[in-house]
Amino acid sequence: MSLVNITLPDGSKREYESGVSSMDIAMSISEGLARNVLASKVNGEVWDASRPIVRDSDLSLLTWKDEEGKSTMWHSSAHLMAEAMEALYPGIKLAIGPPIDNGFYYDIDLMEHEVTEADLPKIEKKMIELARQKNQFARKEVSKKDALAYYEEKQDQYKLELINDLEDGQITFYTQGGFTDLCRGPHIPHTGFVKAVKLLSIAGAYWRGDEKNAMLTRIYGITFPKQGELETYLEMLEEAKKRDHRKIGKELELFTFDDDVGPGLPLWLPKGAFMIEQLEDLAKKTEKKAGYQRVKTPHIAKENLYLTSGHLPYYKDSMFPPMELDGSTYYLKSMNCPHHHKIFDALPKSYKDLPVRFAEYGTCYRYEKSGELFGLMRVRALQMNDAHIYCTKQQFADEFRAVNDMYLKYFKIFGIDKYIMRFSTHSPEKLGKKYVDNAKLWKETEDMVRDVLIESGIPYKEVPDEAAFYGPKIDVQIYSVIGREFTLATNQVDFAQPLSFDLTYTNANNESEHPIVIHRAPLGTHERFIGFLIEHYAGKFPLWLAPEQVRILPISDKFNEGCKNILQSLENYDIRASLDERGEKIGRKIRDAEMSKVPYMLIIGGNELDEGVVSIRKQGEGDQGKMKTEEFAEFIQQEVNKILAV
RNA sequence: GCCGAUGUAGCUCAGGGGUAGAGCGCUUCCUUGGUAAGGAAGAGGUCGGGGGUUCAAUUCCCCCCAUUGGCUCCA
Repeated sequence: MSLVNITLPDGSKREYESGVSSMDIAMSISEGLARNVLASKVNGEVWDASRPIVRDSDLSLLTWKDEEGKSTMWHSSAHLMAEAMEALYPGIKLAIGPPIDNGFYYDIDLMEHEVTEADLPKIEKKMIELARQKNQFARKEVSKKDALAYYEEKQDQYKLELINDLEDGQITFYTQGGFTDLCRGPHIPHTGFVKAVKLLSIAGAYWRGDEKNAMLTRIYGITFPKQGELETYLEMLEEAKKRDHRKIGKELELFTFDDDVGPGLPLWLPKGAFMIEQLEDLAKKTEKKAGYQRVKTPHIAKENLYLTSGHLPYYKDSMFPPMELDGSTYYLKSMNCPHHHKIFDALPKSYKDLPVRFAEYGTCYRYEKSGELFGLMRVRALQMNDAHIYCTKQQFADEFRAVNDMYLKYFKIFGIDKYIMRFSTHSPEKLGKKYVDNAKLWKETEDMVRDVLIESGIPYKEVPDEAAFYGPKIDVQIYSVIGREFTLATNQVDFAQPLSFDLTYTNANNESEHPIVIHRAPLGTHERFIGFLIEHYAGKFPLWLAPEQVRILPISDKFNEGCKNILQSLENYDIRASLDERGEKIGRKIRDAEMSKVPYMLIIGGNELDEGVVSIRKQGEGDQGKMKTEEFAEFIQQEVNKILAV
């Protein structure tokens, strides 16, 4: 029997007989370790712990602590659920059941069966029952012919389709208990590792993600090796729900929707509108410093504008339907850029005028499909932190870099430290269909963007075939604290529209040339950004953004008059303060202020009024001692300036 | 747009073939209280909309609208 050298992650080497399994190796190290091994990683590939190793290999043992261990467990859990489903609902057809970031799902054609959320506990129970049998996951290589025959028998057209796409010789089946599934693996040693099961939701999903295909039933679930971990996870979900911007937005009276106004059309209540204005002030100051000029444009335009821009041919479906007026066809604008181009074109430009930077918090309307609307995150009326930069090729790199710097500056102000820049490029074979047909310019601009990104050391991920129709783009993906991922901002390069609008400037040689346009919106839309901020801060907005910064709470309403003077002093410092004049006890006033997440409370009774001081209570933190009224006002002012001075 | 769920007072929700309830909020009165809910009384709903079944519908059935979990999409 030959020997194999196994190298462990710490660099140590051990010798075993060829054909040894990862599990055998784990056993040889410690029995406790072996009990926790879910799978292994052999030469970088995740394997079943039972699979024989026949040559010298690097090995790491995967447990629940490893991401790959978790996903192996969840993948196996999907099989376990499928086994339970087959037992409970005979005749169902299985499609695919992969692990995901938090758990797993399985897409199933239920045939004549009906399964609702009320049935999930029943399925969970069956899964636990099967898990307790500690059935081993057995791997078997099968020929394509046998694999097809197996699913012919079951009349499972989904699996047949999957197998038909596979090469003979790479097809494996896994069997646990009485259940066999087409699967690449790997799997956990046996079902007994699954100790806690929660099926989370049931939803429709198109076969292979294509809306032309049949709708299957998708069941999402998650499993854990310990009951306690499941409970912790469920508590976390509850916490996340509490941060949901829709819930907090209602509680804090920031925005609302109304049936008579329409879906996806948010109404901003005074406090929400105030926050919008704060953001706009920030953006206006920042953009002014960066050399932007503000412009204003109407909400509608004639058809021809969008034919020129290319929006109508490419994006008609997501524009509101047209209005016919005086023999012309008008559309609600879904982008500000065509209007801005017309402003660029209104006056002749010399190379000495460039770069030109037009900024506008323009309101746009997009017809998002009804099922895509989601709180403030996906709406049909939106106001973008929009601007368009018109520059020469030589200026492009500097301009593009300056835009990226502006993004980073905002991230600092808002404490956004988790983000990814996605650099979306075009697919050459889709030129003229999805993308403007100009291969040379695509290459040039994509190279320029890539160069700037590499040069400025910004981490990015390149995604092919995701570009805008007029040029490559950078999307900034951010994550709210509750793990919701979304695209905050886009930064796009556009060489196509300057051509289609025939935008020109006169260069130093007295020749006419087309500028490059950069579309950028670091703060995205007000709607999405405020939605994000609500979840990011859990409604506890920083002082500069909080609609109400200070609430004065008199110990009893006897002191209301005295408190009015304090209110006046704070207002003289431009502090947004209010006075709780209700005849309630102080405990009650504090509770209400805490719940409205007012950053500072001032508790005022006879003592404070006599001494000319205020007793300060900080939201979420409690008593902060006393200060002179003016001193407190200056402190608040400084706190606000500190954040915005970044 | 597709599959599923939900829609009852301003909010959170209970109820259920005989025209409706709780808590909070709101109004009024009492209380004047020192760091997270003082007490009492009162107002407030064509039970999302439209049809149908029924002696009778908020409740059962159908259609629509909206919200929502996903899928697809997001210039």
